[in-house]
Amino acid sequence: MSSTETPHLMESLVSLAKRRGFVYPSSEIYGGLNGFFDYGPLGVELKRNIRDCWWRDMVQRRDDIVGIETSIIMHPKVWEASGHVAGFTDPLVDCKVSKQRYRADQLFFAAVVVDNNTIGYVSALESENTVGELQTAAEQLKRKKAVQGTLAAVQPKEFTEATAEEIPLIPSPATGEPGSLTPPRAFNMMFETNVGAMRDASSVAYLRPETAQGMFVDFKNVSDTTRVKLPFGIAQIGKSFRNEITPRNFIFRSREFEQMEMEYFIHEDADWAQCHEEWIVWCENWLRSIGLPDSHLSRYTHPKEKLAFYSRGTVDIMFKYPFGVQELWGIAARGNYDLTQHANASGKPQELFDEATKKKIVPHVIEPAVGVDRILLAVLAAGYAEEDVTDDKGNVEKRTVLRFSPRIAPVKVAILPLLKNKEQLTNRAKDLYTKLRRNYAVQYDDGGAIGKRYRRQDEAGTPWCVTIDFETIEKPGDTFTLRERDSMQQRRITEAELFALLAEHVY
RNA sequence: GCGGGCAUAGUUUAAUGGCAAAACUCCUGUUUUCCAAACAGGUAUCGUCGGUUCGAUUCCGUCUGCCCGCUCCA
Repeated sequence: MSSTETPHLMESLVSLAKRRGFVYPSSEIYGGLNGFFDYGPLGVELKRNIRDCWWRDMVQRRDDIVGIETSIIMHPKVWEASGHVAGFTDPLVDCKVSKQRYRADQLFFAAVVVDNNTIGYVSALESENTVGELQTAAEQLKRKKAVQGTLAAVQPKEFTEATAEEIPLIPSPATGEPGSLTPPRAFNMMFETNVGAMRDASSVAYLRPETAQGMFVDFKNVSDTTRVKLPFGIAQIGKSFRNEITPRNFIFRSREFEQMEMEYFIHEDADWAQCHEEWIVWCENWLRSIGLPDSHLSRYTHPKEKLAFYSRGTVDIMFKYPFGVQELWGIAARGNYDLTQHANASGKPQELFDEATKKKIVPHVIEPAVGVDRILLAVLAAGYAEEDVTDDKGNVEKRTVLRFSPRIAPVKVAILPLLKNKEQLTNRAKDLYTKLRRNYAVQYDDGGAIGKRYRRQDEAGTPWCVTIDFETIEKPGDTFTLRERDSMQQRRITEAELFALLAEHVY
């Protein structure tokens, strides 16, 4: 699924992100903290714009979706009911010799018993014929040790059931020799904390590993207090936390990240497959609207046999990152698993009254879930370009540019007086700057040569530069030079036309 | 968590067991009529802690972080 290509692009991105103030490593003066990042002045604007675009399109511009914001720390029983306490825990076993790692629940062992004497142990990985493999291995061990007697049928056990005395005697599947396997260790990906003054088992709480449970837990509150009718959605943007074993690929997989999730509730008799498809298309269109090109987008349909137990179908919208094609947006049809789980665990029915059939129903749900940080990395990667630019004298120079959509660009327009020591120019420029910044994120820059300032804005991804020049103050019409980022073309524009241009492209 | 590589200015990279260099960026000033102009000036306890040494950025170890491969990613 993943392919390595242009490895230097990732390094250029990380370096540009640092240099221009998009993303810094967290706590860098103390050596950094693996899996955590800070957003700098440009990065925070970009991230906020991505979030705001999503919220406007998903919530404010639709009749059928409402927003909520739930707490990061929820009742621990939420995560028991959702399956995260059990499901997020994978007991793992390492072989210290072969460096292989196994899931303890997929590794089986058995005592080799001859005439009621245990002569050793055998092990095998879970397969279609685990018992047969163990039996064969047991017979080989009996021959190898030249033991006479009757071999008993093997009794396979999961490695999770191995006692401390047995573990050193069980052979590693990789080497066939005992003594190299570690005891199973649990890796639960949820961060734990304690609520209240007492630090004991009863005070344990978790930082949420997803925002979705907030929508399920508040489902009755929302449906009881607002006028929503099926089908309707509840959306939320917020931080989630996963104690990933291996954070990797910059901000792609981090331990603290921000999710934008929406739970779309539909009637249990509704055509979930069609609704699922409609949401996939909606998500793809939304990604295009913030400037991600079709060439980098694709779909991955999870094969039926690999679906999580609660899922009826999951499609991931994939993005071609510099380090390979990876999941960007997951759209899952979850049935009514979550509401049913919470109804059972809390004892509070999670039902709606259906006027048509006069029956109570538990809605099913379609869930588009996406990470803000992954989108941000995608727009950085897709927008990044190094171009050769030839000047008047025929010299070729490199131009670094971030082609952000005006919708999400951190700075929409830069206001540049052609020269900083001519008051007529700077006064008009400051006047325009003051007017524009009431509505838009704009920057005023009078430092250095004009070409340098253009390039500086290119690296920040600013779509337009407006230069106040001598034509502005000497000729009638009060026009400025509008310089366009991608084409580097220039044309004259009036103040009114500039506002119209922004209104059209920044929405 | 395992194995391999790496760590020098904001960035990219040099050199060196004895005062740490360059380019670009950034900041200040002069100048400048449209695509990284010029001039002057400024910006580093060489990732951390420890060891060897008269002396360590350099050699050795520890930790942390980054990259690659495993593993993991309900």
